[in-house]
Amino acid sequence: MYKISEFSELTGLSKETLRYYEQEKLLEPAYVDPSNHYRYYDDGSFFLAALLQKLRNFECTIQEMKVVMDNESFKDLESLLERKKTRLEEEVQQKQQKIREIKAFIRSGQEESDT
Amino acid sequence: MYKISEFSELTGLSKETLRYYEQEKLLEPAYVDPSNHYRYYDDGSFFLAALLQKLRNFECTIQEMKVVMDNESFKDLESLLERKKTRLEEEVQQKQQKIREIKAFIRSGQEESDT
DNA sequence: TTTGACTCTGTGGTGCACCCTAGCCTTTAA
DNA sequence: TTAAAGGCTAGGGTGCACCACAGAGTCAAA
Repeated sequence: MYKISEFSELTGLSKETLRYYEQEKLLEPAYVDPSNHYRYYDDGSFFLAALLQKLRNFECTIQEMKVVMDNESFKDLESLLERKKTRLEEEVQQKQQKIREIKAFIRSGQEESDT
Repeated sequence: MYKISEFSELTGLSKETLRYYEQEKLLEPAYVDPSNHYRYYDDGSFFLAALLQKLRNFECTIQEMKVVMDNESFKDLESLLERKKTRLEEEVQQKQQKIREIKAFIRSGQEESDT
């Protein structure tokens, strides 16, 4: 069982983020001491925290992650991953389009100074 | 000379955005009637508004655009465009990496259910 | 036992680029 | 002349995912 600071270092999630995730019912401590309200995390918490970090890196929102974490079976995980992959692919397309537009815009500015 | 609603339709920038851009000294009306404070825009404003929209589309921030608009010669424009192009290219790389990670993650989940 | 490090709760703040509302004044077309 | 449509300002609100702080309680090692 890890206290919040230790678990924070273990996972890379800040203490504030851990408390926020508890409040959002995304990741609840394995045990909360009723006498002093200290939070304690275990290896199961670590697994879940690692999953959450992966999903955040995939640009999932808190709300989206909640849906996944609410069904203990993770049955919504794969469809979320598919949606995020599609979204990322769209964003890549959009950004590549913008890059092309910037290149064209730079070229047009240079031609203008040629005249 | 266009009143704000007409200019808003012409450019696609909302009236609120136009007032906000004036406040930020990004795009000031060509003329403001001192008796009633009505804003009037002209074709020069239109050119600038089109530039601003292009830059916003390229993901420039208000602050970055201010730097460009403050030097009437647009001498900072090309370097801003180059920076934004580089930034977009980096973001494309990052998103492509995330896509690869999602694919691997999905595969790993499927293999798990094979065992 | 002391002391310093840790934890708790509750509340407010952050950044960005707007959007919205109320309450009032002005223009414009009928 | 009147009434609708449109303009103005000042100020507050939005969403997201946290971060920061005060003030109080608690733990752990010397």
